[in-house]
Amino acid sequence: MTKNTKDTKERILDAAEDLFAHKGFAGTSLRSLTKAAHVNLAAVNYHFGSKEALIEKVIKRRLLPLNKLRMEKIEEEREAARQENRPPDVAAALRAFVEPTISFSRSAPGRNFTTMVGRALTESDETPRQVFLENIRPLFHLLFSTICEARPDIPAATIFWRIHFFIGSMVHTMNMHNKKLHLPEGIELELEGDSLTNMLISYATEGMLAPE
Amino acid sequence: MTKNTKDTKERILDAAEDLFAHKGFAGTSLRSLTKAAHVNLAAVNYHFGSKEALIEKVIKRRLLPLNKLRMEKIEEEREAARQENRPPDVAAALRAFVEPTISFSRSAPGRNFTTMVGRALTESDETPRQVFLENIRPLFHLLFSTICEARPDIPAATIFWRIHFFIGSMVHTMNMHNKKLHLPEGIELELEGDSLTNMLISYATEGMLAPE
DNA sequence: GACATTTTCAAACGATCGTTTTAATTGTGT
DNA sequence: ACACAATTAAAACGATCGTTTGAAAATGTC
Repeated sequence: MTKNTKDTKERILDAAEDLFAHKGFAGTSLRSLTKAAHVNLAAVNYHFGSKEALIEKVIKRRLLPLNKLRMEKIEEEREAARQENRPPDVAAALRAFVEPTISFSRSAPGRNFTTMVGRALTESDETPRQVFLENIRPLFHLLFSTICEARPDIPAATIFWRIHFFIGSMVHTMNMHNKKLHLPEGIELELEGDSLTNMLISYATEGMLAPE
Repeated sequence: MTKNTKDTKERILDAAEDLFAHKGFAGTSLRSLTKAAHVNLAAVNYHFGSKEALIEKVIKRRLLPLNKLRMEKIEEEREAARQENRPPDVAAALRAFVEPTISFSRSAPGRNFTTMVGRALTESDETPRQVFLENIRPLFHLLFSTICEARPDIPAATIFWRIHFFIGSMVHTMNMHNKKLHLPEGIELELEGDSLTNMLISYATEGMLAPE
């Protein structure tokens, strides 16, 4: 693979990430995409085979390392709990799930990725969501069984749904940052640092531990 | 307006509600829509002016009475609290917000509407979300100020975000019912009656009251 | 029953979509 | 420098989209 080719593929991936995030998957035409990437229209089909294959590549490029990191962090908490002979901590597990996502969404390469995931989970096209769900399944199962261990008194079905309540809060919150909202007086949309993350974690932790 | 015209418009609205819910707004072509409604292709533009105007009509037809009902229920709780000289109850307010939606989603006319709202909030097209948000603003503000009254010790900004966490859980949960998911062993997607509603409310109530 | 209005219908318009084709260009190994 | 492969480029393909048109059919009105 020559250097020039690599540049073209990366330019396509970068432009795709940006446009998919801000215009949606179906809402981004290959013509606008290749124009933004300064490559020829046919380059997408040449290098990736199809738009669908490009979507999969764009999602996986960021999602796989991110999920790997999140699973490692959850495993760290499990290991710490094991060594201290205590059940895993729910807040720590949730933090391991959400914090790498947030901090990644503030880094340069991941700035648009978080927004794109929100779209992948909610757009009408099945392809992006399918790619996302298939690659998040091991992570979801790890979080699920960790919280089940942390709270054996709560039925697994309840924990299952509460994790989805939590994921819904995450996705909705991440999506909100790209929409103009009518805010009540005195409410700031932009929050500095980790305050929004902490708000979400404390909210979800309490909810997760609620009596059934 | 003649009887036959009314039938045509209603057939279009019903088919639109069904298709918008299951295929998305952008994912539903006027050709498939008019075919499902057994009307001519040009009927949509004749009776509604454009696809965009149809989207607005479809959303408002269900959303306006539903939001009216939800506001009335919240006001009932506020009035009961006023008469008993106590602050409004958070769980009751959340229940007033979510329960009419759930029970409406189980009724015949609203079966697809809930799914459609989930799409409206998340699709890339701005129009459906804009219509939804504009018409839910008074309800959101009523819920917001009710919970602020219930818990004056919690900062308004925190309550604002927690309500959005709650709405995210709602939307995500409603969306999940239309997707095939990989469920852990022993977990049932279909829940009878109000158990899922109650799960969401107890989860959100605890989260809403979490120490800051 | 004749006229006017409303509604339905088939057909076509212009635009855009993802993809394919074919030729020109660039890079590589000998 | 040459042959060959990889890449880029321009053009077109077939399909589908929302919308418009103009005539036919249905309906309402006097």
